[in-house]
Amino acid sequence: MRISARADYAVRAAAELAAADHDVPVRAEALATAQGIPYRFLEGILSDLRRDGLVTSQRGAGGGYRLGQPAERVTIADVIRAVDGPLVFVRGKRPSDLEYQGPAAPLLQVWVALRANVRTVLEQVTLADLVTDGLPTEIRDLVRADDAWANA
Amino acid sequence: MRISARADYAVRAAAELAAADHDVPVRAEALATAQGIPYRFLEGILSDLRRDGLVTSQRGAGGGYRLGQPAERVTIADVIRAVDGPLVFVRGKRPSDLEYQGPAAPLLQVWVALRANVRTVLEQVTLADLVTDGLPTEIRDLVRADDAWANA
DNA sequence: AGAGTATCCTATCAATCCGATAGGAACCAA
DNA sequence: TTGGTTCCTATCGGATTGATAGGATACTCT
Repeated sequence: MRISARADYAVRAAAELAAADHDVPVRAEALATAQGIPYRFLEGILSDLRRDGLVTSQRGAGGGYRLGQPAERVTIADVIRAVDGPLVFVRGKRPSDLEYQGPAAPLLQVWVALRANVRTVLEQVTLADLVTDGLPTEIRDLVRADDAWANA
Repeated sequence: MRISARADYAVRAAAELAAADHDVPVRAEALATAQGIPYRFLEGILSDLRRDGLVTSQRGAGGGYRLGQPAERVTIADVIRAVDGPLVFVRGKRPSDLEYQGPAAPLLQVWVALRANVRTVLEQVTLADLVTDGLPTEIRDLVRADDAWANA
């Protein structure tokens, strides 16, 4: 269960765009230096985000990138799906495409439940939540529970 | 967020062992054919499980593998960690080792919340739950919620 | 028109991981 | 001693990952 560098970079770049003034485009290099992301690598990521309409771009002098939708309506799941495809997949397949035999049969439901729980986090947090540091209370509760777990 | 083939195979083999009579060892090849797993590949996986004490092995004629602990006490998270390491990591690092700048700062909490929610699923389901098809009600609720989502 | 700027496209690259395979050594039971 | 089975090490092709490079395309401003 790993979050790829692409996904991590994409969310951070999107957060940077959400925090910027929407009237002026931000250059890819400005995003790269602000978040410590390799410039050329980020270009490919922004291309993915543009394909899904999450950002818009403008070429030429004074050009750059802007958020394509209101920050309140873009979730982290949207960003990750744009660069990495489906949120959760098992052995390269979607859970619904799997078949299990014998005592492993109920495992399919476990993967489905896992995906559901992943979605409750990633589809609930928006870019606006990030830039205003206003995460939903459900998320904050999960973080607190985890801290308690780590110190036990 | 992908579940590797190693993890999937490991859980299925462990489930097969949990379903078997604990008195007689099961050969790796029997596990492989029962679950459709490449035999040689499975051997390496079983070696990982043995290192963590999840299975015990016996060489020679009449040998094979047995569960190293009661099926009620082995969670899916235990199995996955044995073959893949930490459950959730971002860009190859644990969330606690990450540092985010500017508007991306709250992202760290999102990853922590995500990990917490992953744990609630994978640390709750045991091998015994799988073989008896007796998943916890919390898991069943998540599956139902996901079905509703898929049909919407 | 032209100069400058920035995205955009394609190609490449090394490293790593992944899934899978092979040979043979170690070990065990009968 | 014989046959069965785990166990160790090494290798392999292919895909993915993270990153880099060159140059084509498009836009703005002078």
